[in-house]
Amino acid sequence: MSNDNKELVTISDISRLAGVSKSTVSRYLNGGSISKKTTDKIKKIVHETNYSPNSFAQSLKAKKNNLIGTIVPRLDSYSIVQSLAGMDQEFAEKKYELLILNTYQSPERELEALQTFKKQKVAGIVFFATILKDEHIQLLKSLDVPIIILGQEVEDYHNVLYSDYEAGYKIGQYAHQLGHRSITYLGVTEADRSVGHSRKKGVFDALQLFDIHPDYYETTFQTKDAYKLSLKLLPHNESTYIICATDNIALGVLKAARELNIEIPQDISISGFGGYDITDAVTPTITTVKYAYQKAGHVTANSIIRLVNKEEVANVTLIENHVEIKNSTTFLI
Amino acid sequence: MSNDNKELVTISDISRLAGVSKSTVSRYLNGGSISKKTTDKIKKIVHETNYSPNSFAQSLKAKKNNLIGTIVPRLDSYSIVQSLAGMDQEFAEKKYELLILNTYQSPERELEALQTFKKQKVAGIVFFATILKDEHIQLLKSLDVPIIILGQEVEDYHNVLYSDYEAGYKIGQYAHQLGHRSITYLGVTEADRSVGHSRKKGVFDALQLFDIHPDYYETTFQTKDAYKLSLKLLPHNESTYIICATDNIALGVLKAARELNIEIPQDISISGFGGYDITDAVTPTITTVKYAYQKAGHVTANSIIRLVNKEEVANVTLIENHVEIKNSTTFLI
DNA sequence: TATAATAGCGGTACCGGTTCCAAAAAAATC
DNA sequence: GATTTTTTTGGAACCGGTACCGCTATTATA
Repeated sequence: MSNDNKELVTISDISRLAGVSKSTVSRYLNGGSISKKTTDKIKKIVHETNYSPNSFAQSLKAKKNNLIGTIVPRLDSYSIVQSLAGMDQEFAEKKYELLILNTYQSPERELEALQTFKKQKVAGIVFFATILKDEHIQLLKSLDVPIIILGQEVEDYHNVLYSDYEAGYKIGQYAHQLGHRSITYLGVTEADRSVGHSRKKGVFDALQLFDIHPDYYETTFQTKDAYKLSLKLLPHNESTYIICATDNIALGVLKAARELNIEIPQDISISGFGGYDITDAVTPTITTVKYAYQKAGHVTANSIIRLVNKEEVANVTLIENHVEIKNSTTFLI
Repeated sequence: MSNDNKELVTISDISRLAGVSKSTVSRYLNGGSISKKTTDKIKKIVHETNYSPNSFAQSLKAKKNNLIGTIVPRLDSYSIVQSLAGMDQEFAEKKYELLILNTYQSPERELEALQTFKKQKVAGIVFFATILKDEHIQLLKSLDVPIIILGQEVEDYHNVLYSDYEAGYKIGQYAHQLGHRSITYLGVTEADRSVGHSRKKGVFDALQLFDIHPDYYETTFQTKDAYKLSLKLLPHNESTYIICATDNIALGVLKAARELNIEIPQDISISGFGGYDITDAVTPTITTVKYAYQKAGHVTANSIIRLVNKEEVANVTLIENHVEIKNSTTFLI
């Protein structure tokens, strides 16, 4: 396997080989006054030995490091992956590393992850929150690390939030503009404050102004579950517009509709939230509220870096969104 | 922000507070002969101070750590995310941390990532390879870290491979069984040995036995590109079966077909590779060769852990796959 | 040329743990 | 009660870096 020269080379090795002291080598590495002659000597040796400093020793001494811990509930989510990608870009530029811990939506694992990062002494933590309990808040308080919570508002912490209420409000208005008055809302558990609660409230509030009160049904984040529910619901459905709380739910409805020979959007209009790529890949393309996930990632990354460097950061940053009208919605004729 | 007691507590603090020596505390922490009395004393203090050891100091001393570096070309890929999830599960159990570096498919960034991991002195590296150049191999050789390369065969290294050739062969046979003789293969660049080269070769070899020689067109991994290409191709297409090199490509073909009023599978059968969730969410559901991505993750994680512990690991591990017949393919009538 | 200023370098302490070894204390044996 | 054995404890070195401080060598200034 071609790994022979296993012995790791240290700064002492370099100094011995170059015939100078450790501190001189360190100065060479980190910048400081050094004569041309010794510079050349050391440079040669460093190159030959393929030396690279031990980051643990560095971190130990510096009492800080360039690790950012990220806690995500799942990795198979478009929004999360997009946000991660956005963060990753910033971190790559600013020379931070991203440590990702997946909790599989288990609150216990989230607590573990926080503990792990505490031990790891990461410079900062980004928390993709879903459902936050008191236990979480307690643990968060005991950490002495900068934290940004993404996607869920928690008092006393720095938050990056999607404007879910506004998103719901916009799509509610849009549905009304199209002339729909008989509307169904397909949502998820209200325990999820952002997706479950705020989006729904936005929709209902917008429609209430016109005295429209949507039917409400609850499903999960899984396309499959929305599909099954729709197979039951659609045959005796009276609504002309189904507002789905996520694009994946809309996808499930679309599939059920096709199998039931219900034409979208001629018979029913549907829309989602998120702006996932898949909304463009299906027929008809799905109207959605597009969130700037990547941008959220950028903002989050920059904020956590600022916090790490003890700079000021706004307590709440809102990420905008906008309705993307596609082919799954149409005027009520 | 409720962070007051910033001062990190060290093992020396504990020892002072408990009135014992550092080494006694360390022994308490790591298991060793300690009297009941001192155990109780130390336990109390550790609890009160909420002490947790500095992992950099530990790693520095132990000359090893529990970080596994992973280099991925992108994060918005079903297969990669699934494999990551599989790895993650194993690592969580075995107390390793996953450090993910996204290279955005840039070979340069891959080299950087390897350097970074070298500095970080990770215990092991998992490399999601796409296109490996000599430069990569050179750098790989200079690293003194266990490495597993996933998805691409590289001599002298440990590989976890998808049986792409076999997958192609199977779908070739399947298409022939259905009675198709006029077949198109929609592939990607052959520079990608696995997806571009092996899958195609499997298909062509299987069909050659029956003297069938598919048409070949090349597209990218993007659904959009496959869609555009299909819009041009399909109107004067003579094939009865289009074999797509990935599920996303199949998705693009399906969309184009719908818009051109070509019925799938009545007019043309199509199939993909991968077994992505989305193949079930569209209508018709798409026949595909399902890869055990999660399992690949498990296997990879276990192998790298074994390597880290200097245990034996097979040089090449193959991950199986199977044809999942759904509604996008049918007998030639 | 004498003196001051500065550049270049080495010695050493320190970061926060682990581990070896020897000393001290407790328990067991005679 | 003295001696041996075993258990418990503390001291010190070490991991691989960084940084302060002071000494020497060089250059600039008077």
